[in-house]
Amino acid sequence: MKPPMNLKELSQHLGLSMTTVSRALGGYPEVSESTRAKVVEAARAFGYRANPNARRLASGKAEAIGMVLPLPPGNFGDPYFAELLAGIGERLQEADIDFMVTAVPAGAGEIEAYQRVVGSRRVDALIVGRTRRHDPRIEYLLDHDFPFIAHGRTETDRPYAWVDVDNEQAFLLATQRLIELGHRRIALVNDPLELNFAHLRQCGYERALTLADIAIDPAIVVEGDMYEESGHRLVTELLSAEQPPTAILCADVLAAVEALRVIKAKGLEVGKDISVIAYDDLLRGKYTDPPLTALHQPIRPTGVILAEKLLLLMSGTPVQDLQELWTPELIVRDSDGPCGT
Amino acid sequence: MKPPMNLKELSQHLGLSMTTVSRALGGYPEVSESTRAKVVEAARAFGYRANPNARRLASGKAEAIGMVLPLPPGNFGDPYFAELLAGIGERLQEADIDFMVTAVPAGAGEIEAYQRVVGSRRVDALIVGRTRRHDPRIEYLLDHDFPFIAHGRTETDRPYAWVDVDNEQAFLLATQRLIELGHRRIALVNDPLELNFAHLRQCGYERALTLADIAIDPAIVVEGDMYEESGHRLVTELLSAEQPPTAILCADVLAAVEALRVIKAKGLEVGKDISVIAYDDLLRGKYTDPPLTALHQPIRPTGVILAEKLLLLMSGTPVQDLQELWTPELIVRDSDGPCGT
DNA sequence: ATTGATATTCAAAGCGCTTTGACTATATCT
DNA sequence: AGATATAGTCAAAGCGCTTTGAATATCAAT
Repeated sequence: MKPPMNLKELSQHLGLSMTTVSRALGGYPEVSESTRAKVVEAARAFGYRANPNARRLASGKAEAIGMVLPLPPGNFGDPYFAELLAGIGERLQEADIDFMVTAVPAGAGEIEAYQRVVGSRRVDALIVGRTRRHDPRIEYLLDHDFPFIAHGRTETDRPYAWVDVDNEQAFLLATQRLIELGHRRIALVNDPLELNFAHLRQCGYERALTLADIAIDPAIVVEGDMYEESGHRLVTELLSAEQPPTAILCADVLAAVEALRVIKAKGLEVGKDISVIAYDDLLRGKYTDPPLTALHQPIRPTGVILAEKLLLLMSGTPVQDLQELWTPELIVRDSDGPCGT
Repeated sequence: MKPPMNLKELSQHLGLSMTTVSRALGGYPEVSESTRAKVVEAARAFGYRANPNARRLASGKAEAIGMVLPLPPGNFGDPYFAELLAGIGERLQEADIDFMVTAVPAGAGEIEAYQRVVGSRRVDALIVGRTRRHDPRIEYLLDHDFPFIAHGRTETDRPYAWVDVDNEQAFLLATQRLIELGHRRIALVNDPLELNFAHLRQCGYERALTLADIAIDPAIVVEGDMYEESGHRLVTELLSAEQPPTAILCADVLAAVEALRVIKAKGLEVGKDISVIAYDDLLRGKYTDPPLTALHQPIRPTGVILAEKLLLLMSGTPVQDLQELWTPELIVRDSDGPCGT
């Protein structure tokens, strides 16, 4: 493989200095339009592309952003990160910014990975996914003044860029819907509470109950781990209690699917005997039996927005202008209905 | 943010030349052990890390490998790439090699993305996932002598590095199992045949039938698109034919799940009236109702191996020594049984 | 014509590292 | 002892680009 043409050769071909050629290609204003046209045309003809590493060294920019993917043990299954990557990648591609992915086992090593990425100056900014209520990753980045945007909020006083879904509002609405349908014993199968969205969903749930003067029964508010097994177990327990709930709110589809199965296995009818509403990032609920009534917010477009805002951040937009709250949509299908009891 | 310490400063602190310090850190043999110890210790103490872009420019290596992710329209859903990324990232991390991900809409733009990545010298090598029978991406890389490893094989005469599962053998065995259970009308719900693994699965299926002297009926060999909808439609059609199959082999779990649903909706019993066996990369079959008998090969470890072999490739191992065929495991659960007819 | 501003272009100085080729000790051999 | 090898170290030359500061050309205003 012969080395590709470099700037020097290109400028010699053109009879111009490297400075001028570099500037012409970079879109600087101090180059005459006629010169620029010639340069651009020649670059195209020769297939010239600036060596990214030379450019990075000279300009001091990495021209790349990164994301640290925590790897849960067992099967990845959860397509959240895949979807987010897809959206982010799509947008970055257009901006010709590289996207560096670092995979680390979830837990202890995670912060270490952030230190390495930040310390080695391999990327200009980071995207932090699935924020936790108290999030050491975000604290670390804030402490070190490293540019980033978060998908989801976290509890901190310091301002930072984020894009989030209004989980509290979503679960408030879903709970109120169930209350209007006559339900009084509404269970919540939540995700790990350290995840900020899970916490907020619980807040919304509790607020709806309180507003309707329904006592919160801690016995029917349970916390799963986002795997099938825990969903199955928790729903089984809920339904075999002496006073089982008439409706179940699930923070993820995996738990919801298990709920459907457990309910059906008991010979009960979903949407009639027991209602189920789930939070569903990926529209998977469409294919369950019965189709799930669900709160929905597509992730891929969120990835695009995250990347978009991160690019703005890198070009100087203050973080205060890079905070966006979305409201998820409630998609009514067949898994909920009036309370029978 | 103050710029991190550089090589010059570090060597001045040590009273050594940059050459020596660089070599000591790089593990070169022409540095005395005592000097190396001092250098390593000082580097640790000052938290020195070589600027990767300077290193890359000087050495001419990108210290990174890449992967182009094709983005299917609609939901990503399919966690194949997520799992693969996880495995690859895990291994690269240890080798301190960056992992660059490029997301492109599937189809036309894909080759273009390869051209850009290859042409811009941003990575030293690539990983090509989900190979097609005739794969222009691989042809392109071979044509341009660009190092890569493929997950899955393709039809070409030229040698290249790959890691694959023996799909033909897998479906041969699964089909033979069904034949032994007495089935004679065995349907195959395959994935798009342009995907090499789908083609090979069909070969295995057909070989088993031929060996057992069972005629191949093209009417019950169908090709889906890896989405729920097509699986649902195809299985419905198969089962409403005048002479429906007594067993169905599914090339993916999505189709298998739909098969289960359609069979149950018809009032038939899975594993009794109709048997189902699926290929299941992610063990999702464990949670279906009934649990699926499936061919299984975990993807994440495959990612680790791919990365491992790619590292070997980059350090000079010839591609002929970087080809590995695995045999998937048949996990017997409850979705298959003796033929009732 | 002379001056001052403006528009273009360029040479040269890095960016922080790796690597080549030369140099100086020290050890080994005749 | 003198010749020869062997370690260990260093200065300096890039890698291919961006960017600073200076130079030149052009043009309107005196």
